[in-house]
Amino acid sequence: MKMAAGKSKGTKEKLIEAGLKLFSEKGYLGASTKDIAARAGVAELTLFRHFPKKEDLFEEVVNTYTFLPALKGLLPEIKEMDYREALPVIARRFLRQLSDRRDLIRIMQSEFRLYPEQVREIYHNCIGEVFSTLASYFKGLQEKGVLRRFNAEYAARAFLGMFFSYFNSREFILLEPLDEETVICEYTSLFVNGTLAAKGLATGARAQINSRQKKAF
Amino acid sequence: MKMAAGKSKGTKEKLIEAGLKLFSEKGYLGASTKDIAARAGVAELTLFRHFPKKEDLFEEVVNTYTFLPALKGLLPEIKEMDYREALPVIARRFLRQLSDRRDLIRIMQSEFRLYPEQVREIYHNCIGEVFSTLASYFKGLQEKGVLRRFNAEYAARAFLGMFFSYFNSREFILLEPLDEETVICEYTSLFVNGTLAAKGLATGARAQINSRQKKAF
DNA sequence: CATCAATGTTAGTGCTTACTTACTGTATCA
DNA sequence: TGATACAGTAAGTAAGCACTAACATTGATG
Repeated sequence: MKMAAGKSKGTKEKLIEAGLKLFSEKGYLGASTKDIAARAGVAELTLFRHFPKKEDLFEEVVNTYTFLPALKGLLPEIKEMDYREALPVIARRFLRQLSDRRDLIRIMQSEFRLYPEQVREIYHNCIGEVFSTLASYFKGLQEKGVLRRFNAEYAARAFLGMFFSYFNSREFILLEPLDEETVICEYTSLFVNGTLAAKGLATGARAQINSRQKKAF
Repeated sequence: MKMAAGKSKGTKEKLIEAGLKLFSEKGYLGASTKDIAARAGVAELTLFRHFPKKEDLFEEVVNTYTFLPALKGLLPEIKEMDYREALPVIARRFLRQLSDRRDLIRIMQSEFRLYPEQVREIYHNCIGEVFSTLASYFKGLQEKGVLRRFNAEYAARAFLGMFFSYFNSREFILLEPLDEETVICEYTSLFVNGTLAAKGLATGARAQINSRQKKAF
């Protein structure tokens, strides 16, 4: 077994990384194979040896970086928390994941229609999983009476949508960016007030709910 | 004055419209001048007679369609309404405007970074105006005590952000689209609950909760 | 040392692109 | 009628693109 394979793997990865960067900066058509190879520090021909067609490289880029690890891993952690504390944590994690995958997201946003059905489906499933994870968190709290009744699936989309739009305006539309922590604070505050069960009488009841929540989990 | 100008104006407009369509379908690089001219039903040379460079046509496309008439005209109308009724009206109008400008928005979303500073600025101002219009509506209601205290500017962004994300997922990400009216109903309902001042006894309690909450973050 | 896989170099193919040149056709209007 | 303003046709340029062919170089492996 050749350890040259190690070297090979290195250049392949370098090509994929360079592809990610250039595709996201210039778009699929705007990124030339020559530039990609140069960015990866290899000869253009080497690119074609690994990926016979430009499209093959592109597919590999998407497949390599597309996995949005979702919020699943976060769930057990936040179930221990107070709802008011949990939402900012979720928002922060969500925004960090978006930032980490910024390049890929830009690619997907701008050229989604050009992609094969299969690629789109992968993406849809990722997004759907994020939504339903958060929705199930809401449902759990509704059953405990912490949250009032609302459509949890839609609420999850609304919540993540607010933050996605913030991310979008910051990264892609290039609006003067608002401070992230302030955004998280303000947005979640609105959302908390919009979803919390108003047990009529007040602070006492709410405090009860909160403490019950903490003890129960 | 020649009335031939009438004919000329016709072809120029046809070119701009064809440009809008093809740029948004295939992107700036993907849309060839040949195809655009063909779509407009004129010779390629005619395109270059009106727009010496492809870029000039593109700029004209953006300038022609970029005017987001915003929500301003809606303000007097909704000021007569109950807050709970007004929000869905705003949301509906906002979504309709996004849909009407779908093609332009797709262009801006996908190729924003490639544009000259001037073009971006126009866009920023449009968006900013939409935000601040809605924010000032919120502020008015806060002063009347209808709404509780929150940062109106951020709330406007959160509100429109929810709907923009819905629009985005429907038009660009091509997720199985949720029913628009249901989305409007669910999202605004969350928002109403999140922003309305609690009546009577509960008011004090909520204020307390809110201040506690702000310290916690 | 000989092998062999991976990469480099150089030159080139054929296609498409934005954009041009030169000339023709036609309706309008003074 | 003749000048003007616009559009069409046809042919072509120079550059860039994805992609290929032929051959040399490297370096680890056996």
